[in-house]
Amino acid sequence: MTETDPTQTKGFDRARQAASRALTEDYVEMISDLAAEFGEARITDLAARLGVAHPTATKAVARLKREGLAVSRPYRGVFLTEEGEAMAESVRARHRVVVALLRAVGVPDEVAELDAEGIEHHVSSRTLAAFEAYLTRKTD
Amino acid sequence: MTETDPTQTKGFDRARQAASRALTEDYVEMISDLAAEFGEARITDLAARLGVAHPTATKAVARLKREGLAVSRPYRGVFLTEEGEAMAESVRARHRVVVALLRAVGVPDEVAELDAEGIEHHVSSRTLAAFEAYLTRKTD
DNA sequence: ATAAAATTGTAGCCAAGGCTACATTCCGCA
DNA sequence: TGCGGAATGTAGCCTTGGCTACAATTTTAT
Repeated sequence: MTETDPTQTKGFDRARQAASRALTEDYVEMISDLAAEFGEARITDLAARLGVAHPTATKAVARLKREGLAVSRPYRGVFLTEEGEAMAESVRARHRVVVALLRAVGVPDEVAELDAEGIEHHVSSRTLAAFEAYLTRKTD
Repeated sequence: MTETDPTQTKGFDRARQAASRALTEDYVEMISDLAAEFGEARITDLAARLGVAHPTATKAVARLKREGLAVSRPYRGVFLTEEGEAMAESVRARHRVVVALLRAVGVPDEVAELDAEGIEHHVSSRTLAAFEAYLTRKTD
């Protein structure tokens, strides 16, 4: 029998949706990083950094363009829109907080950096706020 | 240009692999929970709890059987193998630690429970150990 | 200036996870 | 006992993210 308990399923649904958003966030963040480093994000560099073949990166960028997060012209670099830049900024900020929190509770630096990459996409705004508050307290 | 920096890509690869493992872990954990509650895990219950249609659960269970984590006979419940039970136990233990840590740093209970569902799959053994150590210190 | 190399685009395939629709089996109850 | 509803299985489709192979463009270097 077992009634469909919405409270129970909620968490799993969230986790699945987050998996999709994670890809977008990774690309947006990486495009922003590359733009900062080289002035523009090239498909090849994106693919290399994300560890995928270049057509995979091309497809992903097409999606970002569709969603209004990036723009690009054939055979040229990729650039973020204002909206994309904003997302990149918040993603980067969240990443920093997650890494800082992991370190604060005793996770070794290299491990913190690696695990944060996966964890950050599942940190809700409320949890993020709690992390920031904790770090502030600790710093005082 | 940009050389393929393995250190950079590592984190992303890990994140992607984790996404795949997460599904397995969710199913294994849920089968274990249902077994504890009802003595066996029914496909319908699994599907309902995980928020998917029943054929999706059927497919997933087929995969678990292929991987030696579960066994079942047609039109009967699903049961974990020893290996599956062991995975369920470690997954559950990790879940508890993650929730406890989130609470310990000030994340509200309901939020901690929800976010843990997504976060736990990205917590490496070293980070888990750090969490446990932190919780132990806090408790003293 | 132009050929070679690098980069990007495109086509088409695969696997995974999800779904609906329909077939089959099981089980409780009249 | 046997029938109807619930549970499970199966078929087939969709989407997504990944890949290889090959075509087109741009860059670089002679």
